[in-house]
Amino acid sequence: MPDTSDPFDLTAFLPYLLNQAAEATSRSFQQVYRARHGLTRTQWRVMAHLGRFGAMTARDICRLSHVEKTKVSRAVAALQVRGWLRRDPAPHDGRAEMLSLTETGQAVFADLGLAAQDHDTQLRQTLGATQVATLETALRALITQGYPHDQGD
Amino acid sequence: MPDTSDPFDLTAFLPYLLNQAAEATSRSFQQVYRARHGLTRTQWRVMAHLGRFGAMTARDICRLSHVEKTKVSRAVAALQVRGWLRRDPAPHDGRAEMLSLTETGQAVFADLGLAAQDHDTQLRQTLGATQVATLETALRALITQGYPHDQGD
DNA sequence: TAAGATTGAGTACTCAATCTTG
DNA sequence: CAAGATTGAGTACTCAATCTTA
Repeated sequence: MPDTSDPFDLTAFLPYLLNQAAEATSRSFQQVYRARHGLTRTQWRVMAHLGRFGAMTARDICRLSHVEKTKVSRAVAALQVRGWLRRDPAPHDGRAEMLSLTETGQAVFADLGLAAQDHDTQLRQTLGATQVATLETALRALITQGYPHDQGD
Repeated sequence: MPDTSDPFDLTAFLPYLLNQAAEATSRSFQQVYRARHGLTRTQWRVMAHLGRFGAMTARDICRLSHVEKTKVSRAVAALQVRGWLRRDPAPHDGRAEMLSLTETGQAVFADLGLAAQDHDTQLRQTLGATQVATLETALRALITQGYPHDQGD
């Protein structure tokens, strides 16, 4: 009869493995947006959402990205100061503002997008198409499972 | 001919998906080690390594966990103050110290280990055995690929 | 009162510099 | 000088409280 009180093995813990893989794959690209453009991860994510989906409010970014609202607020403020992001009054709601990338911001996003695309292509080649497909399915299942509510954090 | 200058889609970026999945699966367990035992993530990881593998030096923990050395140093100091970790001189090397969990620390680790095991079991049930197996293979491949050097960070 | 958003205080992280021993 | 480990300063994050508008 097996010993059911074996010590817990962190290295087989799914959240730990996921975190290690996330860190490992993020590291090299982080250098790009940090060293080349002086962006934090949250700032890069805000730009990526606005660059991909167009103008939206801070709240929309929070819902889409699961990034906490104070992080988004400070990232937006920093990006505006640098002239990479513009705020316009939101129609029908005086509380919110429509956020969008300026032309300069769009150029930065385009540059980072190319680098990210290269990095992603490399990762997918490492795994192969079949493994990538199953990996994506599993990740999206975990993400959906993990965020049953409106607002993360 | 397809437009090759489509805006980059963050939501299909592998590092982003991995990070979202890691966050989603970590969130509920984080409540356990934070709310129930007042631990940070690094402190929990240090305890998990010592609890699973026994006494080792701070450097060993760094290599195994890919956690940066100053984070380990401060986590070790905090755990020692709480009486959950003991330092003993390392044989053959006056610079290093052998770290290990005290009896109290082992009890905390046992409690957290059970909770972590439960959480992991739930996640694996959500995905199913087949998907878990392919997921683990892919994650380990990415982790190995991403840490070709001795020391992360 | 609730929702969108921001601010302030405390915590944790990051990077370079430092200390001690090999 | 290398390596194990710690410290200090600056940055980013976290949580509660606040401000404004719906």
